[in-house]
Amino acid sequence: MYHSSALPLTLLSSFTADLNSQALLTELPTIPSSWDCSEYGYDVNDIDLPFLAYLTSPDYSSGDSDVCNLADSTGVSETLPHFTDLLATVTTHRKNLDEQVLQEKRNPHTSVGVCKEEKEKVQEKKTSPVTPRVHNRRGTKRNRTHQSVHLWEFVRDLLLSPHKNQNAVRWENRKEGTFRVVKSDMFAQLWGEQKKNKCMNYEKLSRALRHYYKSGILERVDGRLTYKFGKKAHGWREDSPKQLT
DNA sequence: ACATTCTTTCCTGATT
DNA sequence: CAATCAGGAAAGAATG
Repeated sequence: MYHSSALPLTLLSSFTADLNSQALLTELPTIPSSWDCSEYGYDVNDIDLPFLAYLTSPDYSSGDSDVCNLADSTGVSETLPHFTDLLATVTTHRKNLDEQVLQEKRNPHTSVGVCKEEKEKVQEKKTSPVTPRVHNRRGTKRNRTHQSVHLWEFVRDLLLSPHKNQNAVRWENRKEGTFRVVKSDMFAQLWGEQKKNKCMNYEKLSRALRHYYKSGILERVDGRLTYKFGKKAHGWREDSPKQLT
């Protein structure tokens, strides 16, 4: 298992400034096949993939300060100005692997014939105590690990996952990051389900969204029921992995 | 235990 | 008139 303090940077050093998430993701599907040798199935002989393997392993959590700090200290952040976007991209992709590929690789029979809800419950029980997360250093915003999904991330994932969306929200202008709430009641209901809060409604939800204006995660736009992702929001752009899945 | 951040709840008033 | 927007205020939840 790779800890951040021992992260090899061979792959990072081969990154180029024009590497985008799409290109990165074309490499990712090759990773799970080598996840058989160590605790998380990571093949230590595959020297070109340790960094990605770490990012896609259960140890990595979005916004991991150690990874970011390492990227800063080694100059990778300068080489890749969109480094944090790449992290977000890989993290989202990793979630899919966690849910599907990884589970099936370890226990090929457990996911057969189990309904989705049951599967998620079993998954939660199995993974949470067994897969320790890297604990971040205290002090900075960046260090927060997201065990619970933030509202804006939930909205972003809805937009990127039509099968979950139920037509509650849709892109208004994908390139600009503007989106429109189509069914406000459904939108609030979905968020309420996420937070296990039956009392959620669009009025409360929209208040929470308006709080994001100040932090730059969302920006105000004209028009009712219309919002726009701000500079602090990431992972919603065209090369997001959700578009590929 | 405490500080910080994020979210919820409630509210008043304005706008569509 | 109903739905929505804009924020203030305060409390609760999550997290380090």
